Amino acid sequence: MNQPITAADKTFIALRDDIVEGRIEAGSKLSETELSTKFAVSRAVIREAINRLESCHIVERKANVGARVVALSPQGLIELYQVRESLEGMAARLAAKNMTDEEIADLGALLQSHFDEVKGGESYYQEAGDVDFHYRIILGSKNKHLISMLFDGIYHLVRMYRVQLGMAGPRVTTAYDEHKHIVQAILNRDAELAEMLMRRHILYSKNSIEHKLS
Amino acid sequence: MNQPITAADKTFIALRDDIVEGRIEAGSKLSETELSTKFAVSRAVIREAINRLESCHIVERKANVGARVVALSPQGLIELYQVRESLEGMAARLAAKNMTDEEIADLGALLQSHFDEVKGGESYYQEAGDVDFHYRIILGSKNKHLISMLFDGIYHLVRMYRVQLGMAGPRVTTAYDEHKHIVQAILNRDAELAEMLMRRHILYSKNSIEHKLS
DNA sequence: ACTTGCTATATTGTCGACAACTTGGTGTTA
DNA sequence: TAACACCAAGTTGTCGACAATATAGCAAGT
Repeated sequence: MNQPITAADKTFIALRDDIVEGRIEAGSKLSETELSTKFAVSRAVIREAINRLESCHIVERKANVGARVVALSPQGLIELYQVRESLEGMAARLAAKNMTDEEIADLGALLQSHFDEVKGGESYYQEAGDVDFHYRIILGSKNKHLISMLFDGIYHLVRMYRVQLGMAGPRVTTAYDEHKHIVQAILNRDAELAEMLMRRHILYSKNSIEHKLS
Repeated sequence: MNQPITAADKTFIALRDDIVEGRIEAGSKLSETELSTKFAVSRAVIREAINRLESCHIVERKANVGARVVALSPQGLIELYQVRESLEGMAARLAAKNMTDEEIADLGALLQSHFDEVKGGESYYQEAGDVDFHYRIILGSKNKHLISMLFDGIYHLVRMYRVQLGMAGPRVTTAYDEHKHIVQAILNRDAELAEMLMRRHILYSKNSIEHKLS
């Protein structure tokens, strides 16, 4: 869904953003009638939006009872990162095999632009930049399931945790070097190493976050 | 969803089975009106069922056009097994950490019952048994996302490929030994090894299937 | 006071009808 | 003949109303 077409598309995205950004608080109940007046659409549209949120694991539904926004917990965040480690590790492995030379060159250029920012004295490492880096590698895997699971499912949840637990994006200091090594491995078409480095990268990330939480 | 409650639940499962078993052929279009008469429910119910099928990646939907059953391709099967390798590898790793001693003992007992069958002269290795083995390890990971992705999403697709490309279940000869080694690694709480063995197990599986296809 | 059963209310699930959109076909024009 | 605009039929998207189900509160009995 590149462009939202139907009312259900737009409502889904609006609702998802409201939840991820915390405007609708975690754990709260989603009333269909209430939302349908708020968004000025019929309940059918709201129901479809909620169904899609459920398949993203952003809400949980019980038959004849209703839908609740998922509750955030340290355990939940850990589980999320375990899945990321697994999936993005595989993505890096496949990217090393499947990315075109041009795509790899572009990735290198992106990294260079990050370096220019980091070099500029302050350790300014945009979350957007980090996300973009991971995006490209995941896309580079050329595996539909991998891409869909991460983009449609996991990433919004990760963002929800980031926003609501108030993390200031990923670690600044060492992440750049880790990215650099990953790109190098992909450039060398060393799938094995690329996977290992990506897994470590995400593991470090997880540890850093766990540390902040405690 | 342990028990189907609503009409949408039942229709979803019925439709999914029809597709997985090939009674509705891969690549064909799903007409909402047609299905609603066939299943004797309203279009709203059909739409919800189709939406759920879409989140399982069993059908693809385009706005204002409709839904089609996914097309099967060798490439698609490979991509599926790449994801399985990644996710189930992680599941085995986590299972080695998180399964209780009792659960591991049960798993060992299951394996023993398989051995008894194999020993009985013929190399009879039920698909159901294999699936059960993998199920337990995935459940043993205690990771909600892993469990949901595999059970609700990947496994039905794998089954769809198995049924429609006419594979007689998993390989018979070596799979038992591989299972045995995996259980041993879990028993030793060797997470690293458990993951590696599971990944290899699935990789072999993939190679075997690729071989049959060519 | 505590439990049990009922009722009232509110919410979700399902339905049929209408609106909006896609698509294939037809006729017109260069 | 090819290209284009338009129309018609059928499909999907959206809506409001009704049916089925859960939940909270109250009443009655022990």
